[in-house]
Amino acid sequence: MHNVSQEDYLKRILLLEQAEPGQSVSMGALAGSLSVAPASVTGMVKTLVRRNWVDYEPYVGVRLTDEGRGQAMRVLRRHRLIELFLVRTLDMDWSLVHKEAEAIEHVVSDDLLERIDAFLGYPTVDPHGDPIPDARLRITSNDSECLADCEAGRRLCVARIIDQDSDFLQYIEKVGLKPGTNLKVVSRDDGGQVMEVRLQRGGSTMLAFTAASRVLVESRD
Amino acid sequence: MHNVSQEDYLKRILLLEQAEPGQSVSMGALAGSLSVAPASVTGMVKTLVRRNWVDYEPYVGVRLTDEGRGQAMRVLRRHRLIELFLVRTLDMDWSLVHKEAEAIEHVVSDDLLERIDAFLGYPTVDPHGDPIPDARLRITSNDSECLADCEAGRRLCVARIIDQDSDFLQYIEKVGLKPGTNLKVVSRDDGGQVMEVRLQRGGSTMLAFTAASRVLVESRD
DNA sequence: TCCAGGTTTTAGGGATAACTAAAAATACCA
DNA sequence: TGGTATTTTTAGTTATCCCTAAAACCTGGA
Ligand SMILES: [Mn+2]
Ligand SMILES: [Mn+2]
Ligand SMILES: [Mn+2]
Ligand SMILES: [Mn+2]
Repeated sequence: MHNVSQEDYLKRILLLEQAEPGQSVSMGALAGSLSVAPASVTGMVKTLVRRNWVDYEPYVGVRLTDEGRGQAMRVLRRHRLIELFLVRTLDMDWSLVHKEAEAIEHVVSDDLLERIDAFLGYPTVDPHGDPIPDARLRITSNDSECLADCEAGRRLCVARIIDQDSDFLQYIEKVGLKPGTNLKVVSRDDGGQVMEVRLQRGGSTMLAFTAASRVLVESRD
Repeated sequence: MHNVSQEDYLKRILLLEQAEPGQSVSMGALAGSLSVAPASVTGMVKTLVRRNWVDYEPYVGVRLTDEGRGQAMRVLRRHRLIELFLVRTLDMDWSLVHKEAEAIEHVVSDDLLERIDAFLGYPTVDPHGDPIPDARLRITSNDSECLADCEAGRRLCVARIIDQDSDFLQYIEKVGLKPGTNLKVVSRDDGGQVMEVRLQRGGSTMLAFTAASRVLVESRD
């Protein structure tokens, strides 16, 4: 298979750019995020520059070009549609589909992808609440905020989990915080870095800020 | 992606062995079948020997070892289950799924594959009538024969199309000879190398022996 | 302003898998 | 049996993508 690494780099750069909007992505961040040596990143980035997919300033970092962003969005769309397809048709666990999609995303044809999109009814979010770019690569933005930043008393709905780690996703499921769940912030202990949330459907949990910071919510008031 | 070429070679060797049982597979046949230069085959075969997946006699050819046959059967199982899955769930055209499966077969996990198998109800044949090895890599053999060899008057059922070429499959569909079709051989012209077949559901066609030789049938008497 | 520590690049190398061209082996035919 | 034609192997190259080690660069603190 040829383009696999290049597509993974583009997608990763896109996600890192989205995490720190306006900043260029450092080689170190890219290397860490891809579990690859920094020297490997320097090499691959030169390839991406040749393809006009990134702008690169030595010792500073990379930024996607418009063309590169398009490529990256296309990979992201494939990834997320595949994740949702696997959950919907085969009832795969939402904590496992990321790894599966990471490989399949590079080999599905455009025709197959459009069929998956139609089959799923042109969905806008994947099983983790991550937005799915539509066929024109546009994302419908929602105004979600970080659960860790929410005051006590707020009534919220889980919109998205920003972490693909299988163990973390299983933990989130165990405490009942999958996207779509309604909850209320009972209290927060900024000193102890924990908050208590009560689920609408019953039960409550103590949640570390480190965990809550990876849960995005929408206001329900 | 690493193993992709190796898996394709193993699968190809298996299919060529099945086409000429008992013979070893020549390097030229492999090269032609994989659309690769003969020198490339020599190189890859050495890799497969190192992995103990084939026995190789220089200037003669290769044979799968038991371990290599297992690997090859595993790839074949993935390929055919994926083909059927794409046809069943997404209504993809049977003439296009081969190409799609050729890429996906290398990246699906064991877990995903077993889910597909269960979802499909543990099928024994793919959309082209090709047998699907079960989870223990066993194939249920059927006693089909070549349509081109059938005498006039025989009442038959199409079992399998032995050709993955998209155009040929579309031709077969156009003349109504997809697997499962009941037909009768009206006449055969061995001089002109054509035969006439009448479909049970109506219509009849003149079929060249070259085409009929790629259609396997079962007796319906 | 200088330096140490962290980051990034360069240099050199390995694995996989393809190619072409040329040499070697084998097969076939007269 | 000789000699040509076909097949296969070898030799040398290319391209991708990764690595380690060492050099170069940048930055923050003294
Ligand atoms: Mn990937
Ligand atoms: Mn996701
Ligand atoms: Mn394949
Ligand atoms: Mn098939």
